[in-house]
This record gives sequence, C-alpha cells and structure tokens, in this order.
Amino acid sequence: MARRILVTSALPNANGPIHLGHMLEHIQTDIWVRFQRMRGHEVYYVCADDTHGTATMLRAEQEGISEEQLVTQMRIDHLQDFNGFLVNYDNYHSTHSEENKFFAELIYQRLQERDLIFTEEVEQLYDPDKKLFLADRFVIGECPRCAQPDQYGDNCENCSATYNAVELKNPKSVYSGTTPILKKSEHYFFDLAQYTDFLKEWVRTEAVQPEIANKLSEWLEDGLRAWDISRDAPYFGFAIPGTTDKYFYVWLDAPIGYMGSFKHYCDNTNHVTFDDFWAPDNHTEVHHFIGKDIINFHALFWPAVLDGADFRQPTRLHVHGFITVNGTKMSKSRGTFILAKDYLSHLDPEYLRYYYAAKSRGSADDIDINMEDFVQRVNSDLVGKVVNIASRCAGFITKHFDGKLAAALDNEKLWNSFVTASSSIADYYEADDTSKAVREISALADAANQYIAQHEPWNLIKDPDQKDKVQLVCTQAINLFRLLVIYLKPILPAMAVKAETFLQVDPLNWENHKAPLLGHKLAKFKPMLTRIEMKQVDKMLAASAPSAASDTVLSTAQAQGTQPAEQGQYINIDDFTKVQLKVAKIIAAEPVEGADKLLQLTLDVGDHQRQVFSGIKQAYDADQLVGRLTVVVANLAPRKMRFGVSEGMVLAAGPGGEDIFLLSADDGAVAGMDVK
RNA sequence: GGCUAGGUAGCUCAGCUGGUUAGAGCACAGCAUUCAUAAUGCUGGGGUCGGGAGUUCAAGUCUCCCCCUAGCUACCA
Repeated sequence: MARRILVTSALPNANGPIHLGHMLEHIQTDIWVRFQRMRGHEVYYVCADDTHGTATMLRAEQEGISEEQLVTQMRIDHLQDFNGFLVNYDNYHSTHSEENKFFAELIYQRLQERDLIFTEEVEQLYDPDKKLFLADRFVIGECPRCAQPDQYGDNCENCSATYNAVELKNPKSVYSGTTPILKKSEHYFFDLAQYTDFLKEWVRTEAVQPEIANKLSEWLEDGLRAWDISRDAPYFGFAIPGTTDKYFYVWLDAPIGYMGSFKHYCDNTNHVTFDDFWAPDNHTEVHHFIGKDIINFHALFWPAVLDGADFRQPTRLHVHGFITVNGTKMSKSRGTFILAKDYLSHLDPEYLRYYYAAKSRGSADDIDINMEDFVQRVNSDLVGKVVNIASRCAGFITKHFDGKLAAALDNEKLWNSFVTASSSIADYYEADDTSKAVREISALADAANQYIAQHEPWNLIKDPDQKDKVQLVCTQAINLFRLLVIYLKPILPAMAVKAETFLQVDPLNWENHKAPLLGHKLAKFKPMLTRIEMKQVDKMLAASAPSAASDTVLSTAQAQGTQPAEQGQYINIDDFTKVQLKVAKIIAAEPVEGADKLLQLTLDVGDHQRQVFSGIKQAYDADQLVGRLTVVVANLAPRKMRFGVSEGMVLAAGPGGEDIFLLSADDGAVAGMDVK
C-alpha cells in the first residue's frame, strides 16, 4: 500500500550562503525522498529559508538593505545552490510569509486556549545607551546576599545564592559599562514543564534514534522549564497578536515554516490537503531531517508545541552529524570552508552525492570529507566498476548485433541474485543507511565484472560459432548494469537519466528490477560519468579560501541566543582602532585554585592595575611571568568568570595547551603605552 | 571538568545479543588480460581491534580505570 509521506530538511538561515555542511542534510533528505518515490509512495518534500531574528537584522544592516530585500535575495541564492546539487523540493518557501504568519498565530492562539501560554512581567535591566534589554550574563554587580563584587546576574559564585539580575547591587552593563535602568518587560512563555512526561515517553519511541534519546535525557532529567517565546521590539519577525512591541522568538516560527511551506504548496497545486498531513490521528507520515545541533528544538519544543496546538507528532527525526574536511572542522583559513557554489563551479554534484551516501549510516556521527578518499572512491566505484560494465559491453552489441539485446539471459541464477538484493538494499535506504546500500551495490558491480571476465566476450567474438554467446553474455551484463542503475538512482539521478537514454527506456522505478530487458534496442553508448582529477579538487579548495565570508553554524548560535561573529574579508582602520591595545607589565601571577588552565595575572597598565585571567597555565609557570611586558586588550568588556572578573585579555599565539606563546614588547616599552 | 558519542589494516569503514586462524573497499606489490573512460580479473603483504586491569572455558564484543578525538556545556576573555 502506498504510504503518504511529508519530508522536510531543516530550514537554512537567511543570513549566510549554503556550504557543504548544509548539503549533507539536503542530499540525505533528497536521496530518501527519491527512494520513496521510486517505490511508488506519495511523497512531498518541502523546505524554506529561516528568515527571522536578530542575525538577519544585523546582516541586513551590514549590507545596507532592508531585511525583506536580504531575505528575498538569499532565498534565490539558496535555492540555486540546492538545485545545483539536484535536490528536488516540491516547494522551497520562506518563514517570512503569509502562511507562516497564519500558522504561528493559530498555534499561539491554540496554546493560549489550552492555558499553555503565560506571561510574566519581568523587570529587566535595560541599557539605555545601547537601547536593549540585558540578559543575565550581560550584567555584573554585587551579590545581594554576601556583597561579593562582580557577580553575574543570575547567581553568586561566592555564596551560591540565586537571584534575579535586578537584585544585584551596583549593576553595570557589560556592553557599555553604563548603569542599566530598570525597565518592565512582559515576556510570553510556553509552559513546557507540563510536557515532561509526554516527552520522556515520546523520546523513547521509534521517532528518535537511541543515542539522540540519551542526549535528550539530559534536558529531561534536569527538568524542563518554561520556554521564553517572546522577544522585545525591535525584532525582525511576527508580532505576537494583541501586542505591539512583542515578537515571536525566531525558534518558535522556524519549525512552523515546515507547515507554512507545505500549506503554500497545497494552495498552489490543489491536489493534496494540508490536514491530511497535520491533523492528529491520521495515517500519513511526517519526517524531519535535522542536524544534531538542533535536536532540542525538534525533539522537545516542537512535539510539545504541536500537541498543545492540536497537530500531529512527527513520525521520525532523522538526525545527522557535522561535516569535517580532511579530519578537521571546516575552516576558512585552511580553505576547507567550502561553499556550495564553489564546489559546483569545479565538480559534478553527483560525486558529492555519492560520497555522502557512501558515508551516511543513519547515525549522528560526524562525516569526514577526505579529499583523497573522495577522489579515489568516486573514480573506482562509479567509473571503474559500475559505468564500466555498460561501457565494456556496449561496443559488442552495437557492432555485431545492431544494438539489439538477446531474447534471453545467459545466467538466470546470477540475475536472480541481483534481483534478490533489492530487498536488503531497500531496507538500508529506508533506515538512512546508504553506506550499507552502497557497499552492497558495489559488491554486485564486482560480481558483474567478474562475470564478464570469466566469459571473455572479446575472445568469443573471434570464433563465428560463438557469436550468439557473445550477445547473451553482453545482454546479461547490461541487464545487471540496469539493476545497479535502479539501485543507485536515488543517489545519482542524473547518471540514471543518461543510463535510461542509453538503454532507451522510460524513467526507471524500483519495480523495474523484477524483469530483465530483452530483445531490446540500445542507443549508442556515451560516457555517463567522468573521472575526478585531483587538480579540480585543488582548484575548488583554492577558490574556497578567499570567498568564504559570513555564516557558520547559525542554528547553533541562535539556540544560545548569541550572535555569530560576522566577518567580512577586511576591516577598515576605524574598526581596528576600536581595539585598544596597551603594553602591560605583569606584576603578579598566580595559579587559580581549582582551575586547570587559568593563571590570575595582575597587570600594571600605566595609570592603574587590573586583574586578568588567562588560560596559559599549561604553558607558563606563574613565577617566570612576573616582571614581563606583554600586550593587553584594554577596552575589552569585563567578563565574569567562575573565579572572578577578568578585566581584559592578554595576547598570545599558538594552538593551546603547552604551545602558547605570549606576546612581549621590546626593551624600552613601558606599561601603559598604546599599541598601534 | 560534566554529559553524549567515537577510537578496528596507510585511507574510509563492517563486525548482531561474547565463541573457530579479525573482515570489506580503496591504496600498495606480483601475475593475467586488453572488451572498456590507464577500466577489469586472480594472488599477496599489511592490524598485539587506543592503553591497562578484571569477569569468563572463551572478549574487538561485557565491567572498571586511564589516554585521545568530536559535539554540547563549562574556568578557552
């Protein structure tokens, strides 16, 4: 019976370009979707850009355009990159859309009706200089209980008291150093705690991989707290109904974007009903492909919000890990932060699709792109083994048999073993374990090549009596090739089209593996895939080095409520002069009790002394530092650390651990001199 | 540091509830072959399964400790 399936990939953020990390997820999703379609199921695949939040505002401001302009352009760029990798959405929408607004408001309203929303008027500290509310960690002051100075806004390190930031004495804004004023702000909360038992149960269903469930247990065991779903104006997003200056937090409306995109698709195509997929208690399926960095949003908040708003639960979360390149994190300086468009201008998208498929095991483990392995693997598996089967037999059929296959197979048993393999290969696809699928297909390709080698058609053809045998052998081999193409088609759709052209057949579906192609006329063979040369890879890496700008793992940054550092390629002199560097003399240094890496330094910066913590203990003994001159960032905002407040940062080079090298000033410099 | 995952041949990885001499592909070496996009076939070398201790008749597979890697978090300001 045909299943009815709605599939999503996580929504890429609208403030940065698509890179190979995004591509892993979207390629995995697309492969799964194509597989399900080949099997005859009814599948809808939707995605959208995630557009809201402060990151978008900052980026738009930086570019000197409106948020709407930014979001519109980014969506076009993103879609172009995804299409370049043959990712085939039914709809790619935007969270800044009418549909999304509708559902965000509807869900909010239903949550309200169920008493799952409450507001709390919080007196928050507000930086009148920067015109923004200060989260707890951006305020420091004296502990209201024990008067310990320089404590963060949530609790005291000295006496363990917990309190509200407004209770701090002598509070200071970490941003501007000005004294914050009290300002009332009403916040809207989703009462997640009511869902603790519900989620404990849900997390242990088949919807979530066990290792992910383990990770989620951390949150669940700690006890769930209410989720703050509002942000104060100014904010790029949807206003909360009934308010003028409150907006939905971006992570509230982001997953709703799945619904918004699907609704847009339903309205524009008129052959599928929204409620069939989102109303509770139906027999359709909803699958979300996501990265492990956003599991809390999809496995805790999202199911709870859906239930609270009377929508169905996701059927399954398909969680994947991150991409590393040559064993390390994608890095702009190493040129391994590879943008989708840079890959596409140098290499065939199907190489990457195949490589990702070969390494995806349906787990949340990270996947490494080892460039050498990538080249070898694609060349030997795809070109050397699979395509080669057709290539080495096609000539005989064309030359000696007018392009026509024999009317029967040469070896039914071998054929049957290929047919039988379809079931385990299908199981692997279903479970996202394309690695095993690829391995099994590869083994079949080996068997096909062995078969050809055994029969040596190039020798048989010399004997006129054996001519028929040649046709049988090549018919057999090309039929085996055809099955391999069927099995690989979800991964390599473009190659499959070329193979269909060669075979002169309609688009292949999974069902076609059951019957061989006999007495059929073939087209002339043309190469379907060419080998990768390392040169192309090197060029791509070279191109990646300078082009990488902005955007890293934005979803993570948002999850933490922080802003990612936006980095243009250059800064101007004004930017640089914002950083106040001074020569400092270390007049005291001592290890911090209980800290493995920290030294507490007392610095003479000319007109005064200050205390700085520095993570250089493994590289320097405290004693050898006293008396040294070094360089300190003098206007860095004070930072509350566990052992006290650090009033600046000393500069050092090196990867860390024992390899840290403190900067020093040549003789003649004195403490307090500006460095410029 | 805490939590969640990993550490198996040069590389990428399989090894289920413990059970014969630890496997595959790629790479490498030798041979064969020339139909094929320098593709293919056969044979071979190569691992004390991160380290140590323990449980067991038997451990890559279970327990404990330690080391290393990744992610999150934290004292990386």
